Parts: sequence; structure tokens; C-alpha cells
Amino acid sequence: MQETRPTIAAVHDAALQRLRASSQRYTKSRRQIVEALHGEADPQTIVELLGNAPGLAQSSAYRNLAILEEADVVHRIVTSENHAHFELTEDITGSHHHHLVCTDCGTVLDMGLSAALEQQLHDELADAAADRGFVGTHHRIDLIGTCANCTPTGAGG
Amino acid sequence: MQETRPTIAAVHDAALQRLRASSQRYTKSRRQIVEALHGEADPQTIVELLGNAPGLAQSSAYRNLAILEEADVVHRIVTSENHAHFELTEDITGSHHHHLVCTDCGTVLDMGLSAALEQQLHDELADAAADRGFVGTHHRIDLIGTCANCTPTGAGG
DNA sequence: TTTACTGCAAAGGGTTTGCAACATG
DNA sequence: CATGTTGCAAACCCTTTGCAGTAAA
Repeated sequence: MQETRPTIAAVHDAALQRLRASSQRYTKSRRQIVEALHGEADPQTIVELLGNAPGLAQSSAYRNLAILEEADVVHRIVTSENHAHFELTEDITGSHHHHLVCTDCGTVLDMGLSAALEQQLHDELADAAADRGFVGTHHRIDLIGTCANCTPTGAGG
Repeated sequence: MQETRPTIAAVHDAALQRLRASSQRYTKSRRQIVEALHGEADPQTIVELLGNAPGLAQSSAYRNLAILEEADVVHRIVTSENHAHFELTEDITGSHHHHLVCTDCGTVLDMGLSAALEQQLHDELADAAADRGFVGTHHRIDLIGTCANCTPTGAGG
């Protein structure tokens, strides 16, 4: 699922169009953020992102991430950790996926589920929403646990 | 699913046992928190909780919620909102459920899914976890959208 | 050129913590 | 009686914001 990612050029193009649609510019800082997010397979925290975007001010990162989120270029992931994680939206990467959240170090990893399961889930969520007068826009599935780095017994366990 | 909740007495009993297992006392503050959580159908924020637990200091609420969480009496829900939400654990209420999260007001509502879907999800999550060397403990499903109070067009829409 | 964006640093807001008094077992 | 808990208030940390200079369209 990580192997079929669009090229950075395609991502920049998509980002540019979305920002234009929101009457926003595609500045150097924003390109840096998009490149940093594209460069890593999994969602990054602000701190990680700043490490991958040399010279970018923290305040600019927050401001631009908010704008990129508003323009549907970036998606914000909030787990029980203190730091939020960010990734390119599914619209841009073209892959619907969910997350593995490590309770130890806070790392967030991507994972995919079958289309059949997604469909059934979609239907049941629609029913549940209707029962409560709720209008759903999208769903989110997380598997909570410990990642390979934080699991005591190395592998195979 | 909300109709089959255990009595407050049963909840207190379960909470007491879990706290004892964690070498913790079941103090007046902790009882107050458990009662407040039992009293509402849906997860509450700290502010709401304090409103339902007269005389309880904010710091005590945070401290005790952490202890109750550690003892598996209380579950913390983190959405994209600023405020965390809290509810009694499924072990205590006896009902496995998921959440509807309103992006407008931050409200969190409970919902249930079918056993069949839960089973299939469980299996696929196990596969995805294995692929990444991840050890999962539990999952979380949220439907993001707007609740009845925040949806412009009344109902049916 | 005009407008929006950037960086710095200080402010904001939910959560956590130190300390003395108090309640629990 | 010894230890854990409470409440107050200050500290903490991530995030947001004001302002003057700068880059984008």
C-alpha cells in the first residue's frame, strides 16, 4: 500500500490545485512541508517534520499545517499522545488506510483493510449515525498496542 | 446497548476490585468520578465531569482519572478537540462500542457494531499488525461528522 | 506593487506537579 | 499511626498569536 505512492511532482501539483481552490499560495514553506510528509512512509509529529524541513520556523509549521489541512492536502492525526501527527490526505496519496498507534512511544504506522470490510463498516456506521441523528463524513480505525521497537520480545512473538 | 448497563452498586464493586488489584484506595473522590461517569450515557470532558462531581478539585479529577485509567476502570478518549473525554471501561459496562465524534462541538456519542463486523475487523487488524511487527491490544473506531445539534438541516438529511 | 507569508518571541490553555493539611486502612 | 490523597496555585508544554520585514502573484 505504501509502494503505489504518487511521485513528488504529482503531489506538488495536487497540492497546488487544492491551495488555489482555497485561495492560498503554494509557498516555499508549504512545499517543504509537503515534501517532508511525502518523504516518510508514516505520519510525523511537528518535531519530526521540522527535522525534515530545515530552516522552517515552528510557528510557520503550525500555521501552514492548519492551512494545508483546511485545503485537504494534509490530515491531522490525534492520538492519546501529546504530539499530533500529520500526513498527506488520502485524496492526495490515493490510498485509504488506517493506523497502528503505539502506546509506548506514540509512533503512528499506516495499514490497509480489505474493501469488503470497509464497505460493511461503511454501511453499519451509516445505520448507527442515523440512529443518533448524526451526519458522518468519514471514519477512523486505530489498532492500539506496541510497535516493534517497543515490544519487549523482539520478533515472532 | 445503553439500556443494559449495570447498576451503580455493581459498578462501584467492580471499580473497588480493580483498584485493589492496583493497590489503590477507593476514595470519595474516585467514587464521585465513577458515579458521574455512570450517570451520563456518553463520554464526558473534565469540565462536564467536574459539574457532575460537586466539590471535586480539578487536579484531583486529573490525578484520579489517571489512576482509574491505569486500573482499567476508566477509558480516556482523545479526539481532535482540545478536551479529552472519559467513560467507564467496557470491562465495567460490559458493552463493546465505538464513537461518533462531532467536529463542531466536540461531543462524543456511543454506538455499537455487529459482532460479525467486529470479528472480521479483529482478524484483519491482526494481519496488519503482524505485517508491521506490531502487537495490538484493542481497536478504536470513530465516525467523524456533525451531531444532531450541530447539523444545519434538522433531521432526515 | 500589493497582499499574504515568514520568523521571532511572548501569550494562551489544557494538563501536571509541589507542598502542607487531611483522610484512609 | 503511617501512608496515600486532597486542594490550591504555580509550573509545564504544545500550540497560537502580534508584529515588522519579506516573498509571492
